[in-house]
Amino acid sequence: MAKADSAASGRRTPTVDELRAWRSFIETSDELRSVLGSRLQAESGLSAGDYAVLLALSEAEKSRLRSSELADHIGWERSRLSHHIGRMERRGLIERVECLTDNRGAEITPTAAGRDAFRGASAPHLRAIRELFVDALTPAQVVAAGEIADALRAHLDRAAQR
Amino acid sequence: MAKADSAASGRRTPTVDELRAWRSFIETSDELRSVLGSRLQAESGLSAGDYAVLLALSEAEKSRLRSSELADHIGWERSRLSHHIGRMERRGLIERVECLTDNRGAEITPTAAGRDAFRGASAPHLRAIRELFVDALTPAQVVAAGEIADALRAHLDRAAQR
DNA sequence: ACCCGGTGGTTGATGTGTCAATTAGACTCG
DNA sequence: CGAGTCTAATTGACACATCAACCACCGGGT
Repeated sequence: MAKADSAASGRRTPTVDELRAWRSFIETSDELRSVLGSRLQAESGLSAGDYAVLLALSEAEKSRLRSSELADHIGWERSRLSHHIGRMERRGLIERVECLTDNRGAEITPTAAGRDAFRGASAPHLRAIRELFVDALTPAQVVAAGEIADALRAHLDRAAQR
Repeated sequence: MAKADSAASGRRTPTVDELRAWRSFIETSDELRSVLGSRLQAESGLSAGDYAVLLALSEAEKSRLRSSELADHIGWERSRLSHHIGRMERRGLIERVECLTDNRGAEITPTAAGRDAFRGASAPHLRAIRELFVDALTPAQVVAAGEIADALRAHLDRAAQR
């Protein structure tokens, strides 16, 4: 009954091929992140987290954001951001400024050094993305990768709601 | 010259669309890993790392491996494995055994509790992979995802060699 | 005015990953 | 054998993520 079994819709565990695709997908994306991260670090002294923070700030009005808005922008938990901001502040990349309209609040803004580091990191980072992602794939594959990711995300959000 | 520019082969930074695909790809794969990881943790008390270690051991001859063979199997650095093994040992999931043929060496083997935890974790984990990855995609997309990952990996390895 | 629930943000504990340095046994060659 | 070298594995220091308290302030109701 093996044949009927593998064709049945109620099957619960992935096939060998599906599993291979899964492993390849998840392991490679991980490796890619890590290679890109260490390149960024080597070239600019910024971690991927630092870059994300500085990118969000650079896109903000007046280069400053409330801590929780920043957290929303980059999709981090408050606590994670708070710890990270602390480390970045110690390194002189950003500053915490008290918020005038809410005494609880903090506004985050990059220092001159932070802005410089981000400007220096940006172009090489984008080039690395091109080299390691875009250039590795056919144009159709790049599109497909985006669609696959979108489908996964949509499914994930649907699953999370339930 | 904007048109000629964007068509030139020497272009160094990704287009907006390419960048969107990249961000979607990398962020989604990350989120997927994290959701799957917390499910595993919730259902079995094992982290993704624990699972990888126990899986490799379960596939080994006699359920035991030299520390560095284990590291190779799962693609970790020695040091990372050593730290992780220490934590797993403290939790009673595995044991370190001295190696007879090489006094420097350690062999790693799961405890009864470790084997139980792995057995209990395995089926739900595979089901979760099916639910969150396989079921989110068309069969063609699953294949494409595997091919994209393979292409990225191949390109990455080639880049690393240089 | 006062209490109280909600919110913005921080903190500490713990688990995890990386790098560089270290320890200790194995191996080789004169 | 003995010095130099290679290798297996561990260690310590640090960056990072997550979780569960926690503190201080806001704002609304009475």
